[in-house]
Parts: sequence; C-alpha cells; structure tokens
Amino acid sequence: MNPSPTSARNLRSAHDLGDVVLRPVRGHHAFEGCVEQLATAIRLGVFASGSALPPERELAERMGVSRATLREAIAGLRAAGMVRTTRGRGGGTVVSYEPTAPARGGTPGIAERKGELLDSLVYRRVVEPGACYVAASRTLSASERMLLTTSLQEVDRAEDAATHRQADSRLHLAIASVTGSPMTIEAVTEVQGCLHDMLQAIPVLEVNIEHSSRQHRSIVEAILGGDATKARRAMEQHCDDTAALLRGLLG
Amino acid sequence: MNPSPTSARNLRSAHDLGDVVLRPVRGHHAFEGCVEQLATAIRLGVFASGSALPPERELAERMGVSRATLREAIAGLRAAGMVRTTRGRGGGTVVSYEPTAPARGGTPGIAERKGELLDSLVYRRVVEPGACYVAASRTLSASERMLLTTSLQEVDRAEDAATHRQADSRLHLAIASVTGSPMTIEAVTEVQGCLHDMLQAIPVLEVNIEHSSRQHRSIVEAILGGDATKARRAMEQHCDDTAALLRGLLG
DNA sequence: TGTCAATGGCATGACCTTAGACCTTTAAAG
DNA sequence: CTTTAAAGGTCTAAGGTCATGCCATTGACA
Repeated sequence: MNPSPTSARNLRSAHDLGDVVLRPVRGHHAFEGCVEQLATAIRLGVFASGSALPPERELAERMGVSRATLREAIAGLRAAGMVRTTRGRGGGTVVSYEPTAPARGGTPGIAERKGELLDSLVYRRVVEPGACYVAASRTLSASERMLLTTSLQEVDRAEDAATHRQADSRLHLAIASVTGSPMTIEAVTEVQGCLHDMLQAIPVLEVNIEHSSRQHRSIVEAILGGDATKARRAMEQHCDDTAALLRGLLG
Repeated sequence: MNPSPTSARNLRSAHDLGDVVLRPVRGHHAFEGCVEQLATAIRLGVFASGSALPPERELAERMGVSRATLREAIAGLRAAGMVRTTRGRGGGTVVSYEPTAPARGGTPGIAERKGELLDSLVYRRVVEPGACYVAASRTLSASERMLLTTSLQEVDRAEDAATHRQADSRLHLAIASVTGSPMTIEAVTEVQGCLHDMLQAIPVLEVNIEHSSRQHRSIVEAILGGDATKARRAMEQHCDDTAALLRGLLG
C-alpha cells in the first residue's frame, strides 16, 4: 500500500531531516570561491578603492588556499578590472574598483537567484538582530567603540548613492565585528553580500536612505549604551523595513 | 613615526575589517568535509541507527561532490564502524552507529577546539533564538506542526542519556527546519554539531535534563501558538543556561 | 524461475590544487 | 650608489577531484 517501503529505508522519518541537513560541501572550485569572496569584499567596500590587498602569501594563508590558486583568483579580478598589480618591493595588488550607483542598466542575474535571495532576507532577520544583541551585551574596547562611531559617520557623510551603499555594508560588518565572534561575522558577511546584490539592483530613494540612517543611529546608540534589547529591536525594525522593500521588488 | 605606512597600505582602516571578513575558502579536502558532515548527521541522530543513507549517486549530487569522492568518505565511515554497506538491489549503506552515553572515557580533542567551541556558544545565542522567532511567525503546515510535536515527544520519551542527546539535537534541527530557510538550517546544523561534541564530553545530570525538558516544552508550545516573542525568549533562556553550564566546563 | 533494475564497485583521463623552491623586479635602507 | 628585503612571477612533481562509463551483485517482480 505504501509506495515501496523497503525495510531499512522507511525508518527515515516522514518529514526527513536528512533531506534538509545535507548541504553542498563546497560550491565550486577553490579559485572561484576566492574570486567570489574577494570580489564581494571589494564591492562591499571592505577593501576601499586605492588600498592594497594583503600580500599574496599572507592572503593565501588566511584564505586557506595555495598561492597558485589565490593567484589564479587575483588574475580573475584583474581581468575584471577590479584590481591592478605591480611588482617589486612596495608593489602589490591595489583595488581599482569604483563603487557604482545602484540600478545602472538593469539587474543582471538577480531573477535566477530569487530563491537564494529571499532566503537571505529571512536569514538576515535571524542573524543581524542577534548580532546586535550580542554586541550590545559586551563591554567594548575603545577601538571597538571608535570603529562603530566612525562607521556610522561614514554612512551619514556619504554624498552619493554608491558610497553610501558601501558605507552601509561596512557599518553592518563593523557591528558584526564587535561581537568578537568569527562565526557571527561570517554569517553577516554572507548576508550582506546577498543584500548588496539586491540593493544594487534597485533604484535608491532619498526617503529610504533618510529612514535607514535614523535606524542606524539608534542601533549604534543602543549598542554603545549597552542596551541589548533596544539594539536588537532597532535592528529588527531595520531588517524588516529593508526586507519589505526588497520583497516587493523581487516579486 | 607611524610604523612604516606605505602610501597604499595605510588606506586600510585601523580596526581592519579585511582582517576579519576573509575566511578559509574551505577547510580541507572535499572528502574530509563529506566525512565530517555525514558523521555529524549520524551522531546527531539525523540518520538513525538501522536506517539507510540515500544511494551514493543521490548523496553525491546533494552534497555537490563526485561519486568517487563521496565513496571515499563512506569508506571512511565504514572504517570507523559507523555504517555497513551491502551491494545489490535493495542494498545500500546502513547506519550501524549506536549513540553512546556522554563522558565515556574522557574528552578527546575538546581542549584544542576550545576557541571554536566557545565561539559556537555565542553564535548559537544569535542563531537559535532568531530561528525560533521566525518559526513562530510563520503559519505552519500540519506536517510541520507534527514534526515539532513528534520531536518533542521523542525527547521526553528518551530513556537513556545517549538517545536523549540525539533527540535533543533532532528537536533543535526540527525547529530550524520549520523556518523553511536553508541558510538558517545550515547555521543551526553547524551549531548543533559543536554543541553535541561539548555535551558528549561532560557527564549528564538528571537535574539539567529535567530543566531543559521544561524549556523545550515551552519553546515548542510558543512556536505552535505563534507567539514569536515568547518563543524567542524561551530559547534565549535555554541557550544561556546550556552555555553557562558548558563554559564552566571548558575553563 | 528467470529477468530486470537498483545499487555498490571500479577504471580512465582530464583537470585542479598543493607545497615548495627559485627567479625577477623594484623600492626602501644604509 | 650599493645592498637588501619585500613583493609578484614561474616551475615541477605529487596527489586530490571530477565526469563518465561500465561491471558485479542481488533483491524485487513478473
């Protein structure tokens, strides 16, 4: 009666957790992963235009990859015009990528990733408010407090949409960073990568920027003040507002 | 005066985000990753003893790895005595791992991972309460509600410490699963893997089990009742209590 | 009972990745 | 000006990973 329950197989539970926990061990080739990670870091403004990437040997070690592989990745970035490389002492690989304003010439490849992107909005709602809570609960060092205030100022000071977008990402990463938790930082980095792709795909409204700036201020204020609950609530609101906006535009 | 600020390099900000966002592209070899993931799933009870793993071809595809690589991983599990493989139609790879009671014969390799494990407690505090909130916010299908109640019952019914440990993991994975968010599920899976390793390393107290069972009940109750705030608060309490216990034992 | 299909077992060749050593270039240091 | 050290550029041998196709085994089904 049941569709072929072979003795062993049907011991698996109905709503099978096994179907759900097994994830790809790794997406693609190592060098593609490197390209993606570096490109994301650059686009998010973690490495500003004009600044140098760490030396290849150091980068390779930090990314857990051989120098040959890392070099292939850098060659990819160079081919894409995101970095320029010079040799000799004092040389290195320098970021030549200038942030571009959102919604320039359509949305390349957003539609195909719709599922992943919608998921990232849910995940963000989980991760970022939690990170805020943790950040606000900790006693922050002077340099950590400085990182937060500086990042916030950079968001406020941004004059064009492109710089503002990067400063926004950096602020969120800064908040994650002051949790002191590598896993949390990784999660926020992943989320911000997706978010950036979405926000680049839509036109920016002045109203939205003003609105989110207010939220940013109250988030940072709450974290610096050590009010974990308030910090989380503020970030929740921020995530929900952004998500509503983006879900509307993804259909 | 400053320690050698070469023109380009010092454009990197003081509290350098770049130092913090770059993560290993992938830990180790693909087949090690497979072993780890499958072994964790088995130890957490996602694949119960006696049940069959999916066919190699299917598993390989789901894990994004070639069958050759996956087979090497399975060979590893077989060598470790966790699975048994039979050929022919109706054959397959069957889990032969029986859960073991915590704290049997010391704590192999917990000390070296101390940093990672402590981090996972912070990360858990971020992820699981958030997952609860999302789960409680959704309208759950009948089978999702069933999954939750069943998982809860299994925790309560567990008669020895070993099965209780697995049922506990499965309940947490079930909660993640009903968020419907793959990224969230992945995060909780990772966290539960670490948590399991820690909890296996300590003796279980009847008191603690009783305490956490109460918390489990109120968590599931809140999720089923759609009370997101209450669900999150209950899970926060649960995480904090477990974390306090474990931090004490990790030094 | 015989056939078949689902499953694990195996082999091949192309490609990727690694580790390490060594070369070349070039600015900084003396 | 010479030396030096810090970078990127190149090579090689060994091993990991992949896609694919085919073989071997064995329970299910007619």
